[in-house]
Amino acid sequence: MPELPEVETIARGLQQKVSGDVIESVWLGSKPQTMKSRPAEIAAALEHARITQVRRMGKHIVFDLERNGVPAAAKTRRRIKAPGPRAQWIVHLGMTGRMLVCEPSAELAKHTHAIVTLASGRELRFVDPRRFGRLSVASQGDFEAGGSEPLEVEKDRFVALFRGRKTPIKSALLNQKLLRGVGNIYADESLFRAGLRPRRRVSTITRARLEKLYESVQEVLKEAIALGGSSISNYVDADGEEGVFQLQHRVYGRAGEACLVCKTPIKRVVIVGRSSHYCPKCQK
DNA sequence: ACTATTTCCTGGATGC
DNA sequence: TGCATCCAGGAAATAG
Repeated sequence: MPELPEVETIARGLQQKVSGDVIESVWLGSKPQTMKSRPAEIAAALEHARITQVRRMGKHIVFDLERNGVPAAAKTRRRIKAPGPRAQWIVHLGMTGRMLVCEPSAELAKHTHAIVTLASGRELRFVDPRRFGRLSVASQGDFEAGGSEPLEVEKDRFVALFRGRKTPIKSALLNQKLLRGVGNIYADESLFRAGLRPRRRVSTITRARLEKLYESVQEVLKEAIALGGSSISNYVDADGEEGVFQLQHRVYGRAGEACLVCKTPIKRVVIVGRSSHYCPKCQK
């Protein structure tokens, strides 16, 4: 399940492989729920555009596109909203989404929902069995609004985002409108390091402890990025390499196993429909 | 304005 | 062995 560190790893790999390349044609599959924008709009924005940069925002991969003097007039006449000269292709991988860069001759994976052919002769393919992933297009800047980037937000702002909320801290960490990029694994790991139980109401947490959480979130995310993310549920990066941060997990997926600090068995509870793991002794 | 719950989706694991 | 059932979870939609 790609969260911030996995998406960062994938985006860096794609930046290496396809930035500067030009999109020649686009094929989109017939599963409408995988498209957040209208398919015709996605195709119009991508075709003949140059990929100037690939980067991550929250859990999204952003392809910055530039159109080099190719008039979109014909498309405009058909009332397909003309993509601006500086559009963005936004990819959300959901649970099982993959972005593959491959030769056109490469075997077509089951559940391939989009194929983008590149001027370099390669293809960029979006594959997603569970179909929680989404493709969309936006104008430059539109996507910047939203939650704060956990690795860029300042401490005071982080504290202000959470203060006073009645919801469990785990729920707040997963709320992408507050902080974007933290998912189930890194929420659990951050809470363990901050000594906070996932069910703890945000409003009962002291400012000092929220500051500790801020440090924990950054620490966990930075360590995970350095290790290429966590490879569970078949996650691999743009080169098919597995990350190794799962070996550093202290609570996630360790229900019933001994806490690495105090040996107390790790508990598992369900919050917001997600499994949450914590040490009942180390976390309050 | 918030918060909680439901829904979408398939493959791998588990159960009988 | 084979089939049915459960479970994983991000975020949009819905309900309170």
